[in-house]
Amino acid sequence: MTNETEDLTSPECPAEETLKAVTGKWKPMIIRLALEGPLRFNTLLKQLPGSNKESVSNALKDLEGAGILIKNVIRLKPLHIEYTLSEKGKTITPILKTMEVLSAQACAKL
Amino acid sequence: MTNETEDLTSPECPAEETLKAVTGKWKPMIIRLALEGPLRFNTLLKQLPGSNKESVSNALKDLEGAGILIKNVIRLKPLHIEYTLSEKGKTITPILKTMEVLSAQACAKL
DNA sequence: TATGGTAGTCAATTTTTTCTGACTTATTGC
DNA sequence: GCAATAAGTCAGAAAAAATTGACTACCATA
Repeated sequence: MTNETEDLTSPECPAEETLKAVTGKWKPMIIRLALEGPLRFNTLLKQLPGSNKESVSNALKDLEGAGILIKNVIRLKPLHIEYTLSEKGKTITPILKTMEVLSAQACAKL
Repeated sequence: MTNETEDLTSPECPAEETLKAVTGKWKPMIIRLALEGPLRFNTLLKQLPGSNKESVSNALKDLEGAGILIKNVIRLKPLHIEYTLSEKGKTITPILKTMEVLSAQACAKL
């Protein structure tokens, strides 16, 4: 079955899509932190020293848009919002893990 | 044996080092093309439509500096320069390959 | 000596990304 | 009703990355 839909907006489509989802000043760290458990906005800001609301907010939106994080509103006493890694997000983490190993090798040489 | 060298310039060092080596508008494509064989400057420019000398030059320098590409001067008739993937470069390519699979999945959904 | 190919560099500009600080909305506690 | 906490948004400024066009250096051939 051939694909009939004309996909005018499609990129050249190599690793671009995934790379876009992972690049940005704060996204890799956010994914790493998401691996350890659900994220909350203000906590996250404190976990990312030097970051700022706007950038973290945008990164979260991008990661949510890319289907890597899932946003859930928790209707509890204080009412808060949690970001958790999706299944797709989990498939990306081995990539980051491999990168960490390569990075560690690079850092060891400094 | 503990590491005695004070490493003031070291980054936080997760996947950052590798990510930096791979990010930029042209670097992933350059690595992909390097997989297929040695690269030459002007040819590369033509293989990367929309690119420009300066950016490609900088990308090559970064990739060389990161130890991903190796620059060799070929002293022949026209005299040219070849960039080939290093062993380290080859260890990075499975990462890009995995990303391609994930990207393809993402593109398939568009 | 001029022309062409290869591999760039450099300064200035444009575009993109990130940062800052002020402001907003929703809910709870006093 | 008033302040506080949580989770943001928005406009403008600053910083970083990419683009442009002109220029350089090397070698070879006509």
